[in-house]
Amino acid sequence: MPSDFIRDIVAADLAAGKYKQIHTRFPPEPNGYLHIGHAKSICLNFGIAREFAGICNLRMDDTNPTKEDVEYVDSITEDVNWLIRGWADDRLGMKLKGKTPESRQVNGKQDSYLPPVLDPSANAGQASSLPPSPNANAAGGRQDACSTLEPFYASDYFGPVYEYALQLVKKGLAYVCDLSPEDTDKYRGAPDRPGQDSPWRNRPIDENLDLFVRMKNGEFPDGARTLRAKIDMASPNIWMRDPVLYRIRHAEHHHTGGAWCIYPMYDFAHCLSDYIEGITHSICTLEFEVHRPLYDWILQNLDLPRPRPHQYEFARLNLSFTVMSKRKLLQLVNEKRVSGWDDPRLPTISGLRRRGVTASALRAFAYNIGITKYNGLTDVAVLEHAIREDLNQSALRRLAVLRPIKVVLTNYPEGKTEELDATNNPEDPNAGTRKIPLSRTLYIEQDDFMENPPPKYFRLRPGGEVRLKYAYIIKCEEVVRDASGKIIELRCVADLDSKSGGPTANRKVKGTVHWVSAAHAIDAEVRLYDRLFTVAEPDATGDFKLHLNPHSLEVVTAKCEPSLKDANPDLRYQFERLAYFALDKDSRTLTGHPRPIFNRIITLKDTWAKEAAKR
RNA sequence: UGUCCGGUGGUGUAACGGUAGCACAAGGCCCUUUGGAGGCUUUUGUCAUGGUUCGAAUCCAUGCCGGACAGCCA
Repeated sequence: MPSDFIRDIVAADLAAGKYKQIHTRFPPEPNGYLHIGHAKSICLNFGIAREFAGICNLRMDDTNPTKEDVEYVDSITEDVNWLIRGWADDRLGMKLKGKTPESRQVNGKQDSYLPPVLDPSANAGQASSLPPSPNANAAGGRQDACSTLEPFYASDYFGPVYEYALQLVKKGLAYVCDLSPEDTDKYRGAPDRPGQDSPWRNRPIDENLDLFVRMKNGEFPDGARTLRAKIDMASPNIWMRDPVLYRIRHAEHHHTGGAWCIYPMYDFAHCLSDYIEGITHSICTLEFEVHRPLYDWILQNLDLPRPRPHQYEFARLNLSFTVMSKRKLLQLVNEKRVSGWDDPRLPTISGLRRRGVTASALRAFAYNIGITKYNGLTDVAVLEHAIREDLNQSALRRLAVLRPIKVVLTNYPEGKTEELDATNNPEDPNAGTRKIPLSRTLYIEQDDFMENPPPKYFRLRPGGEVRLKYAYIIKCEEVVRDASGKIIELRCVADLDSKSGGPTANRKVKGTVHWVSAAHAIDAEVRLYDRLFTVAEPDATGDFKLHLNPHSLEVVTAKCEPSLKDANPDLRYQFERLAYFALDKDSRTLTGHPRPIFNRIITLKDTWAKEAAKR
């Protein structure tokens, strides 16, 4: 079980009896696709819900209609579900489709509350030791729940949030300001210089009320007025200098349509959304640290009958050799530097998924990097290690040759084929074995033969011996070239007694090489992905696109063992001695595509490459 | 020259006043029908200076360094 300062706080709060149940939330804005930095946050928020028998709501933080889109809502929902499936999906708080907060009276105070609904079909088959949520059955039957559940939307709270704004106005804690955006800027001052009061700051309450209602009714154009909190223009904290609470935007909203023309700002909507959903621990990234006093101010100054949520901040993920900002990712997508948001080279969750990275690998990565308040740079090698570790356990081993060179076994009978046993996964005895065909003509990897090898090279060379994995030891006797001098064929003699179980099976040969029978091989398109950038910090200086890796994608036609024609899109494969692969979605969607398409997820560790690089 | 938050090997993290540990990376060795996996092993660290204490990475002070904040974005 992970441990970090936030979980310490949660545990202490629980021990002190501060809350009956922990309630977190994951609140992305639907203005882009989720990336691995979000995965860290998802694992934190859902991990806490899971470990402390709580709930984590999925919420669209959609208060800015001009930047958001349902495409993003859908991708976010899919990515979150994929990442937590079978792990914390039974802790996922959703709501009934179309449901908005209920208004009620609590201790004589007006309250708005929208409790979560858990999907009763989640984590099916796994006996859960967690206590059932009080709301677990609110949706009724299992089928019902699945079809009628949806994420929370901050925009579903526009009604109550507007009411809360009215409450502040009536208390003299908010006012309508007529300053232009430029003047608002000027009046704000600077970090080391106090701001000035707006000339509209002391507008009478009745006038504020009247104006705010008319703002809502659409009487004023965009930017004409704002609703501002009345706090302190001289505060050393910029966010306390009468922050804007509402702005006018005559824009269609992806979720509320044309219902509103004023929209609450993040700071006003977020704390209230947390409150309305009954969130106990509102976890966000470090840049919101300076907003916390405002978060607390708003909640404190409203008459709220239920316990208030509290905000805690942790350091966002920075990963070497990639970019993480939505703006930059969007730029790569829009400028077609990559094929789309789910390009396998991108650090987006959908990209990683398409590449073949598993959800469990991502979770392991999130666990390994921990949670702190220190803003560092995580080496992408840590991610790569988590992926390899996960795949080593589960991937099916197969033989495939990416860059073939022909080998003829001169002493092997023409037309003969034999079936050899090959291990499906040495890490998992239950994975069993399969048959692979061997015949006189084979392919091996070009890299596995060198005419004049350097020291410590122990693959095939003229006159040298090498083991064909699962098969015979062969000796290279002749190198055949075409007219241009290019090597086109290796003629080898096989030790026909050296097969597993044979008399000379235990002869020590330094190298073992993968191969595929030429007559039986199937072709596959193989997409070899590499890091998208050539430098550790592409956005450190200047234009990050200058550091794009021109070799981040190479496509080859590989020769594969025949069993791979039935490759399963849900499984991962290790092409032995090379890398891990997964079937690309194009294999299914490109109708009539003549052959499977494999994405390289991650190479195997290559000690020889490292050795060779030293020269 | 403002406020807030940080600073532990190359990187990321743990140690909650009591032996500075783990992972990744790097190097070496063993093993190997994957130069994979696995096993063993080495190098490298508490920002600085004072103070409190029997004892400080931890508490206090000062300094130094780094990050965040001046959208009607989130």
